[in-house]
Amino acid sequence: MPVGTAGTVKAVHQRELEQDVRAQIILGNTYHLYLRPGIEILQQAGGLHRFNGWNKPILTDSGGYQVYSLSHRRKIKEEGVTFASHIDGSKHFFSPERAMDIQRIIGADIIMAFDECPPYPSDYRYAKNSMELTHRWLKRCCDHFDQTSGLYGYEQTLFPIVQGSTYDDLRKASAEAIAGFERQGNAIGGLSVGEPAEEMYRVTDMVCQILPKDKPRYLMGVGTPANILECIALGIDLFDCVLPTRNARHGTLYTADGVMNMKNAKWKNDFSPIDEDSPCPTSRFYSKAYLRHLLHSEEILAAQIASLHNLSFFLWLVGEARKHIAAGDFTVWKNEMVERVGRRL
RNA sequence: GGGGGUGCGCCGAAGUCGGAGAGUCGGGGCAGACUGUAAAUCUGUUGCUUUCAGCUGAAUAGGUUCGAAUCCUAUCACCCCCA
Repeated sequence: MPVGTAGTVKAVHQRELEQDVRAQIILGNTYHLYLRPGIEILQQAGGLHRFNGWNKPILTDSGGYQVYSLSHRRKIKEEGVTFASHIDGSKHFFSPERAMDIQRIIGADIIMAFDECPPYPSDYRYAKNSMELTHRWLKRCCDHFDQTSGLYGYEQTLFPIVQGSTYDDLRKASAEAIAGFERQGNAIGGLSVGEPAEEMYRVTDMVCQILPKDKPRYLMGVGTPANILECIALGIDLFDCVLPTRNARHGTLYTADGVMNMKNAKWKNDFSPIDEDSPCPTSRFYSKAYLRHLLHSEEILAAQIASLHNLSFFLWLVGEARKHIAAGDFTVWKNEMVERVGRRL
C-alpha cells in the first residue's frame, strides 16, 4: 500500500469504517468498563453467546507484555519464558500452553495469545525472529486452547496478536498470518512502546487494512485520548491502556478540554469542580483544590478520585465516538476533539 | 540571677580541632515524564544576576590571621541545668 501522510490514509480508511455497519457498535475499550461493545460484535459474529456469570466481560493478557516490560529479569527460549520474581527471585516459567491454562482458569471471556512484544527500536533481524517466534507460539496457543474447554460453563475466545515492530513487510506478513488463523477477533501488539505516534498510526493503518473488518480489531496498550480517536478512525474497535489509571495516580487528569496536572500550584485555590461537564458524579462533586490537596498529602483518596475521573472520561470519549460514527460525522468530530483533548490546561 | 550548649538555603540532620563550599543527605516546594501495570514510580530543578560566567552568603557587630563557618570579644535568639 502507498504510505502517504497519516492524514490522507486515515481519511480514506474512515470512509470504509463509516460504511461498515458493524463498526457502529463495536467501538469500546477493554477492561471491565469498556469491553461490552466488543462482546456485542463477537456475539453478532457468532461467538461468545454466553460469557462469564458477572455479566461483565473480562479480558486477560497472557504475560506477553511482561516479556517486554520485565526484560531485565527474564530469559526467552523456544519453549517459553522464565521470569525471576522481583519479590523473592523465584523462577516462574511461562509457555503458550501455560498461558492458555491460566487464562482458562481465570475465566476471561477474551484471552490473549502468548507473544513476544519486541522493544522499540528493534533491528530488523531481531524483529523478524521475534515475529516468527510469536507465530510459532500462536500455533501452540491455538492448539492448546482448542484442545481444552472453559472450566465454568461458558465459552472463551482466543485473540491472536500481530507483531513485526515498525517494519512494513513484517507487519504485513504478520497481519496476513494472524488473519489466517481465523479466530473471532484479532489484536495488534508491539505498538505504544516508545515509537513516534505517526509510526504507530502508520503501522495500525496498514495492519487494519489486512485484518478482517467483520471481526473486532484490538489495539493493545493504546493510549492517549488523541491516540484512541485517531486509531478508531483507522478501524480499531478495542483498546486497553494503563494510562488513565497510572497517570491519574500521578496527578494527570484528562478532560474534553485538555490535560490537567492536578499537582500544579495553579489549582491551589481553584474550588470549582474537577470537571463540571464530566459524566462522573465524583468529578462534579470534588473541587480541583481539594484533589490537589489530596495529591500533595499523598492520600489514597486522590488516586481513587483521579482514577474514577479518568476512566469515566475515557469511557465517555469512546461512547461519543460510537455516537458520531452512527451519526455519520465522526471525522469532523474527531478532528475537533483531537485538538481539544491535546491541550494543556 | 548563675552555669553550660547551639545558631549558614523553605524545614530537619550531617559537617567544623583555621585552608577549596552556593555546598552533603533527607524532606518540602516548583515542574516534567508515564501508553497490552513489578513500581503511591522515575527525572529535572529549588540564593541573586546580564548564567560556558559573575555576585552575595555560615545569627548580628567587631577582632586575630596570608586566610575565619571554624579562634577571640560583645550583643541577640533559642535549648538544658541550678536558684
